[in-house]
Amino acid sequence: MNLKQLAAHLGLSQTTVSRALNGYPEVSEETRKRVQQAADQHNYRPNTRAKALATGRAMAIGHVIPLSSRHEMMNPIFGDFISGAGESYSNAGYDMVLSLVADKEQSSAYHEMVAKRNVDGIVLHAPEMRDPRITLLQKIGLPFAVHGRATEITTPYSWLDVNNRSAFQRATDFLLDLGHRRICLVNGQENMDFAFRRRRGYEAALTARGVEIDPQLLFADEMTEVYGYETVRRTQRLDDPPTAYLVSSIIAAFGVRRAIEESELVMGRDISVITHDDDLSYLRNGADVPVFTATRSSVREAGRKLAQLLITQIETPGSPPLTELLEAELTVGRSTGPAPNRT
Amino acid sequence: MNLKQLAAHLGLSQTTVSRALNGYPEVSEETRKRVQQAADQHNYRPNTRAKALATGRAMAIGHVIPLSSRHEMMNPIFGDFISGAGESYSNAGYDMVLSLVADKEQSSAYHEMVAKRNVDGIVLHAPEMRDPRITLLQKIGLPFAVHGRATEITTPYSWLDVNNRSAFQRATDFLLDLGHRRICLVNGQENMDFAFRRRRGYEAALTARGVEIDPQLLFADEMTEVYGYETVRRTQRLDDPPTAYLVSSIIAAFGVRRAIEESELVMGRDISVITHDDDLSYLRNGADVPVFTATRSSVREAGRKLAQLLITQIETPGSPPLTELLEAELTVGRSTGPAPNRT
DNA sequence: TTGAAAGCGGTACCAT
DNA sequence: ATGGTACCGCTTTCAA
Repeated sequence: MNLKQLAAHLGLSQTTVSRALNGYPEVSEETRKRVQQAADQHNYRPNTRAKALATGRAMAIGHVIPLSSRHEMMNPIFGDFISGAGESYSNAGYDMVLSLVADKEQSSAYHEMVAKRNVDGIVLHAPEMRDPRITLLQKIGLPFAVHGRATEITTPYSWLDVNNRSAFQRATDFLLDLGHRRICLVNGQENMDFAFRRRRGYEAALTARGVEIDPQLLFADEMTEVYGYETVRRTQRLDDPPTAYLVSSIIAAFGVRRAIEESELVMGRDISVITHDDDLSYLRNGADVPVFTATRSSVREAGRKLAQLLITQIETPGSPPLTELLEAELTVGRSTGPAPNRT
Repeated sequence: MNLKQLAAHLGLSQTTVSRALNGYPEVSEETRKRVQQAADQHNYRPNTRAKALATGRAMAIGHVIPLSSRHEMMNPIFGDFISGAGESYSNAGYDMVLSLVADKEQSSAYHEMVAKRNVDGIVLHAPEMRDPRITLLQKIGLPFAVHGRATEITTPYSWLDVNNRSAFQRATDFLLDLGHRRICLVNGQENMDFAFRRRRGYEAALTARGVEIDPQLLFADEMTEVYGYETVRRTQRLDDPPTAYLVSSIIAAFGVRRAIEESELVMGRDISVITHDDDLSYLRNGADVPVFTATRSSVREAGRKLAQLLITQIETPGSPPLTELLEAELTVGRSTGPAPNRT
């Protein structure tokens, strides 16, 4: 059932029916009621494509996910974030279109999105410190919002981020409180913005206590198990090996932990491992790793907020960019009771 | 730049330009070349919405994800599956639109999709044994493919599934080989099709060895940590408590494992835990739980295949439904070297 | 081989 | 308050 048929059925013009359905004031209440009823009855929904073509609004928002091994965006956090965003979208009547794109095709993917005009805005994930995608989108003029920030980009844009610096500062503080002085930072690649910020937090904590920063204990790489594993093997051979590891991703933390358990090198040494990830709290009680983490629900919340932020921006043209900084929750060690049932 | 402008620029009609770009045979090679060049130069991309409206094809496929606590679809596997599907889509020129929908709104969501005509087909996740969504889509006539199967629905439809029955049969066999006779099945809700099949595999293994099936050792519920935790507490109080747990989800397995470690009840008893999940292999070396699992790459592969299957079906109307059954990989225990670097 | 024109299903301006 | 109609950008039939 389309508008024309519905209008014919009612003996009205398309114009009137359209107006009635879209809440225009110049329609008599009686007519509106009649139209609404008929529409409900026939389960009428305007054809999205036609509407989009006529209005110039696609009523859809794109998420472009880099499909490379480097970012590992498709990790557990992703599901929760997306599901939060999805909530905002469906409330506001937007569709969410997902593009999984290989790294090299990133920029062409954006151009394509803009040229094909099938989204009204874009959410950008896992920004680098000077992310070319941001500059690109600014030039293109397509509304966008970033999950994270790009330190080296100074022109304003909308973003939402967790406070990675403070999170890692607190984590480091925690280890210092335990008496550790040789703390190894197993970080992600530091062109990723979050990784850079995390290192700054780590350094700030050490500096505040007058502990020297040892470059031999600083690592930055793609976060895999092997990376974590090898880093432990290597650092434990140092003359003055670390007694604690602060790991930037739970995946790498698994490698770290396994190396510690296996290694004859660390026999008898008391080593702490602490890790952070945007969300892996459901592992908190299963993996023997103290996890410093945002809870699942707060990741959802982040998705919800970021999406809302973008929608606001799309719908109020000319509005200034919006930003929001969330504090990460800190949870250390294993809980004692059963984990709360997440509903 | 749109078609009209491009045509004007070339001094040709829209018709000719359109034909040249879409590979119609009746265009002179010379013209085609000229057009193609101009198009490239101006970075022309046809407006998706206009094209969709004109052709009746949306060039998009919908994934409807139930947003309830019950299914927990948004789990780690999801990312890999989606990313595999995304690959197929982008190769075939389709967009992927994600709908996160509350349980109660499921059926209206489907109706809406069909009425709004913004997708050419749908992928259905986490089917129940007699899933009403399948019947609904069949009635509506929108092409779809199911990730999983619905045992009680006999009319043919397209699906792709892992062989849950054989997977659990093999897992149970493994435990029987270890000498266990009291094996507790910590299953998911058995209206979910996969859970039902898993139980059948478990039962088949026991029966084959003449081990009696004890209803006291059969559990089916939403897979949370608490559920796993409580199940252990409860079963360890039995006169003849289980010596092994076969757990249908790694999340529940965490609860199981923790209960075992904490409980004074099980002190000194040697208990095996084995778990299955569509994919959590990256935990394999981190969580002390032997994991029976499909690897991440095979989950991606499943996504890729299912998407391809749906595309084929959409593009060859009248074709019979396609199906595919994948065997799960079995990996038990912890690996000895560092985990292979996943690239 | 090329072009004119009629849709696709809506919206929105201009009349009445 | 209601209707006629041009238009959004593309495909496709029909004619030349």
